[in-house]
Amino acid sequence: MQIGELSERAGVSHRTIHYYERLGLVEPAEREGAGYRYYDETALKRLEKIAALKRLGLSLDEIAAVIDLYFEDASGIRGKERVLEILQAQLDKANAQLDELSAFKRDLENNIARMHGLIAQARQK
Amino acid sequence: MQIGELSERAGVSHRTIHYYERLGLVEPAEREGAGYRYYDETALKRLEKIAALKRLGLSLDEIAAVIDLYFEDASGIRGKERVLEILQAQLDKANAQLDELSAFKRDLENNIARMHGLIAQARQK
DNA sequence: CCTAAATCTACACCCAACGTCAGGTTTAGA
DNA sequence: TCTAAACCTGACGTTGGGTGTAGATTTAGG
Repeated sequence: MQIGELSERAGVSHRTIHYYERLGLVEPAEREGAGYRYYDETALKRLEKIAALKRLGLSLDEIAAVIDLYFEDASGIRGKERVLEILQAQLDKANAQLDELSAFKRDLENNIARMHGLIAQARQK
Repeated sequence: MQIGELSERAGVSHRTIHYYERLGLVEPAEREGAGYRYYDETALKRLEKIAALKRLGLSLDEIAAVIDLYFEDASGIRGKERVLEILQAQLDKANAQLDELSAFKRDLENNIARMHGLIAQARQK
């Protein structure tokens, strides 16, 4: 698949893919002859993973540091202790985020209930 | 309290406070005479709320749209339906984020377990 | 009363994460 | 074979969220 199809399927522009390539986030499976990039399905999966990690608030640099975990053969990963540290740090962050998000959600629900009350009251008069 | 103390207590630079002021996020309680800004405790609370909302991934513009909910008297809020819409949208977003975050956490925990296994195995040999 | 520390405004600059534009090359298909 | 559509690179522009700096003013404390 060429960059056009990949970008469409992944929902990002081809310039974004170029940019990600410079950061080491995705690579074409092949660049024969004159330089057209050809991708396989794993490229799509990488882009989807990148999007997911971005939604969690990771920067592209942070993503670059961990994305291979999701695609390398685990037995081949060098520096397993280091990898473990990174994962643990991310887990801690995720837990903190979960707590904060739950509290925020409760807050929102309270505010929504309050608003409903105020609106009903306003309508009645 | 002057901007120096506020910035120290809130953990942001005074330049950031100026910047937030331009965006309508915080205001000094008073600017007498020659223009020094004087703040009260609610300014600090606003800055803390802003930081919390940022951690949830809201942009400063989005924060500007909702922060008054936390400090205005609810009965005085204009456009309650609009406010309700915003809150509901944020709640939906929060729920989606919670789902994604939980899945990410499960992923992480699996990877961590796998890493522990691989490390134990490597040590044994 | 005087001076050092704090603050003021305004403009410039920074980084991340892209988008736009220009000019040139390549490829697929009629 | 030839042309339109897709692709390439490189340079520059943009937006969000700030930071740095300069030069002037103000204020608090000895």
